Amino acid sequence: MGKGESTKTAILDEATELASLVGLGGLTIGTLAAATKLSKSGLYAHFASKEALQVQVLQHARDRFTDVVMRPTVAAPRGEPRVREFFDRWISWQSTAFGGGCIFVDAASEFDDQEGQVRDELVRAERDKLESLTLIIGTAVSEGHFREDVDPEQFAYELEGIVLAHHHARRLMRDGRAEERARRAFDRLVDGCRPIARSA
Amino acid sequence: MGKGESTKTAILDEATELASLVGLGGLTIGTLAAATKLSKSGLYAHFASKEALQVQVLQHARDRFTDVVMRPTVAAPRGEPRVREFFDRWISWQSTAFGGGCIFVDAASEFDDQEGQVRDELVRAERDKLESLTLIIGTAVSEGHFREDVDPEQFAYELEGIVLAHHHARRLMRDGRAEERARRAFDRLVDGCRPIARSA
DNA sequence: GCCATAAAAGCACGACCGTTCGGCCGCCGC
DNA sequence: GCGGCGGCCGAACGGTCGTGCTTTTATGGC
Repeated sequence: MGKGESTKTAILDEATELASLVGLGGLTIGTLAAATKLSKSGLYAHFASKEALQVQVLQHARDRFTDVVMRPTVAAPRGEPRVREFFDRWISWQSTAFGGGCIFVDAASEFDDQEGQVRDELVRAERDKLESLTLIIGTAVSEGHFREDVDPEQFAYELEGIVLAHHHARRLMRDGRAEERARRAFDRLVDGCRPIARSA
Repeated sequence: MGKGESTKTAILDEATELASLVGLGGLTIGTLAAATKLSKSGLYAHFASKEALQVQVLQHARDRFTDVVMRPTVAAPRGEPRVREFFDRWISWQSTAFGGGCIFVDAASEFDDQEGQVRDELVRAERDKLESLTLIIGTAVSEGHFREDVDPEQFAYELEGIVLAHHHARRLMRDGRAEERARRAFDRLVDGCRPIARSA
């Protein structure tokens, strides 16, 4: 890895951290340069524009998400355990991956009405995650861990809701029981999907 | 209502709309002045600082929330119907109250790490809403519509999750079935709370 | 150890930021 | 009908924004 490449990685690391505190839009070249001990122009030389920087920050975070959430998840046993693994890692990702809030959650509400490459990248990442999640849940159905009438997309929707509620309670309200509540909600969600030899 | 007061209301209306598009932090005096056809200084004269403006925008939106969600809700019959009314109005508030996203959701992730009056006001509003919601759910328990072992705070947490998932799916992903999914999730949540003469 | 090249710095730009201040205009009570 | 005053404006402040240049400094292959 050349010098330029390594500084760029360092920049993106710092940018991710900063963006989690002030938002992807609140991120400025000046403060980022100060944080990385570079001059504004020295830093800027690594990117074509601010928008390009923002997009690359998202991609950088996405790579990390793949490493610490997705990859270990698919290593877990198929079916419900894998769903559980995903949930566990997702929750802990939100708590530990950033100094501030999860940049995907933050950026989602910041850019949901602002057309552009940032929004596009955000949608791409979300669609990707949703697709993987749906697949994992579908497997839990085909393995017989979940009932046949469980709709994976609906399950994914509700799971995302729990994770968002967790983020909200934890970051804004500083609710110490946020994680415990999330786990309870998850258990309730899963329980409702188990085949209890009840109906057809 | 004096002249100054009416212009101030007009400013706050426009500011709410604008903030729902670009975020409360993305709101600038210049663009807001242009939108209201006032000069920067003429507009600024109504507020002590930008932070004060942001806080008052939140309070303004909170008043509207009280009018179109809270007040009609408490007019509904006690118990489950009232819970349902709250949910319905909350969902439709998110869809119709703003041109962009719900400013409370947007601002929550934008300011969750930025100490100050804006964050304080945000927490105050959320705590208020959560308290009312918990009360409403508690009533559904004491009315016998929900089981005795239903935890109102946990219910409120999960309900908030559904609403957040709805906002996310609708605004970022532009999922046309977002509302339908939210309703299904809500029904599942309520169903799980009904007394089915099952256990102790 | 030299030299081509990559990386970072220095400097400057136009635009816009939040904020202040002095002054103009039209509405009110007298 | 005149004086005072609230409401709004124009101009300007020091700063910071994103973005270009041109120059200096560091790096790595020979």
